[in-house]
Amino acid sequence: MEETSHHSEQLRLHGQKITKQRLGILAVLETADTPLTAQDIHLRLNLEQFPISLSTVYRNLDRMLAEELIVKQGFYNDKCQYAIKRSEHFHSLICLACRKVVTIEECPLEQFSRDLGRREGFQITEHHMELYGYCPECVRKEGIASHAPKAT
Amino acid sequence: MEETSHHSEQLRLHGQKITKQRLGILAVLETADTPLTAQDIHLRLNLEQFPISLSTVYRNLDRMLAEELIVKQGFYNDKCQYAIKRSEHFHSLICLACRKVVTIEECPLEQFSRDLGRREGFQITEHHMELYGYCPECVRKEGIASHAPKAT
DNA sequence: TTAGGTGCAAAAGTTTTGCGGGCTG
DNA sequence: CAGCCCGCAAAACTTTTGCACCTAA
Repeated sequence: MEETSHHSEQLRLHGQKITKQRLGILAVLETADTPLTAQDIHLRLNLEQFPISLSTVYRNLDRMLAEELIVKQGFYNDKCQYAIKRSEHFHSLICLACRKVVTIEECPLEQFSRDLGRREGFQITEHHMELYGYCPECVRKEGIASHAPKAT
Repeated sequence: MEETSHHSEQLRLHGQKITKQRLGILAVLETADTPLTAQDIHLRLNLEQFPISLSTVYRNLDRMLAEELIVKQGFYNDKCQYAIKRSEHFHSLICLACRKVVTIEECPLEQFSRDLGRREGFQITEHHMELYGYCPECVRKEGIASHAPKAT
């Protein structure tokens, strides 16, 4: 795989040893078109004839999170999901039917945060934002009717 | 407590029996100035000489969530938190030091969602958004230095 | 060679479920 | 008094940890 050398480089830069397991985790996350839970990763690697223990997955996710090679992105059934960190700042548009994720580079919250922070006296340092809906394919396939947006 | 009659009314409207336990959960959430985990609620009720079992807390949170008396709002150590549903649509500004929450009624995402949905062909139905930072008190007390915002 | 990584098994922590008894309406 | 609800205990899961062995550098 061509990505592997890039991942090796990243691991080296962050002072982590290059192991089959770490490359495997990164490769799975790289390939996935949705964020994955620890279990998802474990399952996929084992299906690919790539035995790895679940504790190794957890340990490495923690480590990679600390080194900011990956990010926590969204939740599925109250379990957190992980994804490759692709850019400094992005948001996600997530299909509620097939869980596909589209990355949004623009962010309408920069200006909003500054104004709000000034007004409330808060020092705002970060934000989370995800948009949910149905992707074109799922709208077509599942005949999802148009309905008014709600938010949480 | 004055809120109790309001809560009783809500429970009745949603076809739930009025029990001490349910009123207790709603009262705790009403009083709290941060969203709470199931454990938080259990602990607070028991401290108030109000014995309740943890499974009852979980069962009723699920039920109240389904009936939309409460909402899931944010995560703390990867555990989900619950809060009284106060309005159709709001967002939160959360202090990273003391976990205090300020509710934001305005939303910069309405227009953004419409435009984005049109561009991506998505039917966007909802969104999540939370802002994080340090409240005036914590900035003062803990002398938190100014630093560049980051986002996730 | 050796520090750090891995697998296994056990522990810790969270959430769900079955059941007998109790309370609300 | 009937049906729903509660507490308790056990089960099902998710995540963390200790330890002996292994491997990348």
